[in-house]
Amino acid sequence: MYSLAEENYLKAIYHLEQQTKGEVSTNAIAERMSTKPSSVTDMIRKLADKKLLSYKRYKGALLTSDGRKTAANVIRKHRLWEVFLVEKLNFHWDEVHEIAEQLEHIKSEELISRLDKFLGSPDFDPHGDPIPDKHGNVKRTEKKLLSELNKKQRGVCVGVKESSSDFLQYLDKKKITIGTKVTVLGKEFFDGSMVIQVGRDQFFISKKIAENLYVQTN
Amino acid sequence: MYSLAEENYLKAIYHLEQQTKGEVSTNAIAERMSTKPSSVTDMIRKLADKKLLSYKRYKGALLTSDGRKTAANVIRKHRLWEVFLVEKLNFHWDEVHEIAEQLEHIKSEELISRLDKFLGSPDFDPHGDPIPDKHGNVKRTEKKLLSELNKKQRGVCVGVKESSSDFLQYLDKKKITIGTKVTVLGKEFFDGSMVIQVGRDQFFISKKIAENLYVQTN
DNA sequence: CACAATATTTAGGGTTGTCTAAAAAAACAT
DNA sequence: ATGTTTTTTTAGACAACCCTAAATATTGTG
Repeated sequence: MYSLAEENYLKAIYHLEQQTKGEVSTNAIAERMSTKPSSVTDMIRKLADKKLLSYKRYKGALLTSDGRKTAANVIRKHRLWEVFLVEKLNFHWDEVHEIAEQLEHIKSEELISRLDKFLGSPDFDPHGDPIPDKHGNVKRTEKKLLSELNKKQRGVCVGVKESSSDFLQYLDKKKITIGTKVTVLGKEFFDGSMVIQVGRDQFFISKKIAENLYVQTN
Repeated sequence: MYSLAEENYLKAIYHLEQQTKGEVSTNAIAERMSTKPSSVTDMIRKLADKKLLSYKRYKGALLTSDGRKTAANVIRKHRLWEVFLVEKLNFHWDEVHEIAEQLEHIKSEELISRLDKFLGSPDFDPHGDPIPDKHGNVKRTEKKLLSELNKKQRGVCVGVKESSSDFLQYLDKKKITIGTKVTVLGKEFFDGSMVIQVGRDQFFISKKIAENLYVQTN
């Protein structure tokens, strides 16, 4: 059982590893966590003692498979709670992060297993990011912007890029939500506008809309 | 915003005040919290500084109305989460306490307001205890054991006293859950057994059953 | 390669919340 | 009412986690 601080460090390092592909620097961690490098040194040393990451002085940190699994589990919890907040409690996609930051630290395997089932075992959170499975494995299929699709391609809406109130209300009106299937019927190269099919409806969308909607294309 | 430890102390003192009707002793708090009296002295001093309780050396603690309200709010959150765990995630009534102890500290007014609505603004938790409203007021109508009711009396099931797996399964089978209306059709004084009506069904229950089911009789 | 700039670690300290052991106050009993 | 028992507080210390300032290692540049 790891402390709140430990879990947050693991999560931060996990995310940083995906960007930097290699050791994560003390400074990078400090910046991401809004803390000081000296605090980071203390903590990564502690996490190294616990075999959650490997660390050599001045060389940065690299998660062990234990550490990676633990981090992925915290992220799994975070994203499942985000789905809960949006789908069940009708929060907007951009209001849930802070609350999920707290909920992700609740300790109970059983709780998460039941929550997952209750939510229908979703694969993506409301921002379109994949939810790791209980073993810490992530479906690493890239999410794309709807604007990257071409005529006749099909995608499942997995999240939004921007999440202004206006945009979310627009999506509501058009009945586009997570899991909605979208087909591109036409694409105008001049202005990037599209005609898409959503359920039985067909309608026109501007480039701006298409550039702010993430889809998954298997 | 209060710390986890502070909230737990307030909660414990709130509960103890209801039993002792008056100042709560250092030792009583220590025992309830499985901690040492010296730690309690430290903390109640701190809470007194924050005007959450009044404290005079060697005289014990008494919550201020601020402190009482804060405590009631933590208890509100605890009980709402318990309802969620039982009603939505299908936990048994006796499995939820520990998880709710964690969830009760999540900070977000909006979350609780939405959770409350999602659950249908319940008045009681799965153990039959009343859920304080958002102002910290508690419906102080006593819950009774079903066995205390007499012929023709009616009650709403609000919780269980014992919560063994066998008993919960029995209740399941008889379709008795929180909110179920129960009418006493007959009561045998010799052995305390009863005939009750639940929905359209009428059936016999033993004294043992009747003594483990809490009801609310407005 | 040497020196400046940058990154990282070390040293020493602060806060929160806990503990043990000892001192002080209150309650109890004869 | 006086001595004993119990309760409560004080004193001093510790662990987790964070900080600042100073020292040290690494990197980049001419």
